[in-house]
Amino acid sequence: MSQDGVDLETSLGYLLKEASSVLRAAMEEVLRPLGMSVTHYSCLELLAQRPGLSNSELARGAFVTRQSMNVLLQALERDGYVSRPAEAPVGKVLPARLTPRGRRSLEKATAAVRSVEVRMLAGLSGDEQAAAFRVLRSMVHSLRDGA
Amino acid sequence: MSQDGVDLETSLGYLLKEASSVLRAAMEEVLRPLGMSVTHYSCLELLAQRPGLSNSELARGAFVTRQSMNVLLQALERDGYVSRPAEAPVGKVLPARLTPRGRRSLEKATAAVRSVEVRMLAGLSGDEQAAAFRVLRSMVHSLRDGA
DNA sequence: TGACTCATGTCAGCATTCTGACATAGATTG
DNA sequence: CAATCTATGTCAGAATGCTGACATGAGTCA
Repeated sequence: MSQDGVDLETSLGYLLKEASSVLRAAMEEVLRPLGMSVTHYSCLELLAQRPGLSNSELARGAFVTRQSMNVLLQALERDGYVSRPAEAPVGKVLPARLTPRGRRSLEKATAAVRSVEVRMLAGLSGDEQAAAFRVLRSMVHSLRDGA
Repeated sequence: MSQDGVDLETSLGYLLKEASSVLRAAMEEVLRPLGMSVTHYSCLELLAQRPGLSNSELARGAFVTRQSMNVLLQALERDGYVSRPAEAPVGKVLPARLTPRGRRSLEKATAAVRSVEVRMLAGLSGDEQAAAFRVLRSMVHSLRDGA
């Protein structure tokens, strides 16, 4: 079972993918009744915490391309969850903001997502969470600028 | 910045998504020159470690639907990386196996992916990795059967 | 045995995301 | 000042994955 090669069962990368997959599924499950996808929710949450973010910044924050985020933003704008000025105040960057409707929609979603996080962290001590936090941050850092 | 709600900067769920995203990008980068996607590689690696896996089992192991894996498997079979019997030995389950060509193709990919894992784990002690492993496994477990 | 449930392989259609490309605005650099 | 580089918003086409659906084989149970 564990020959020379990397064994999937003990690979941190594989487990990382599994955890991310299970988390995504759990979030989709609680967001679906609200008619919201994970990327959809991420966009609203980002705008709530940092109003005025541009399309490209939102894309980076939600880990999708700016083209994908643009499609989503146009839909959110059309449905009245988000507003953007008709012309860019400076350069080409269009700062986006939540409308009251967007804020209301986000409230329910946040409660749903929070319940998932609580369930996910059940049975874990603060020390364990902090340790995992450090390790994940180290991984991200090493993979990003390490060539 | 950190009001009542969950702050993305300190959310373990968000960091998990980020780490997974960065890992996936790093893997895609080293696999692209080999003409291989991450799911493609996952399928081959699973078959190397557990020959005879069925389409549905491979799908679960690679975290995609069995429909998606079926499309991939048919392409791999057509191109001679994988072989499946024409008829099911028992039931409808078709056990898949790597061909010599598939094994050769996997060797290069494994080396590339291993280099990514090494880079990802650089600067982390064995204790830290073990701690992260435990936490991730706990998360997966809590999210899976917790309703 | 017969009805029921569950898992599998597979086809078709749809949704989401990505890659490629273009024009443009700001920053940088010689 | 002019050229170059970088980042942005956006459009179009392609790839990838998903949901829905169907028939079929195996196990369960009364």
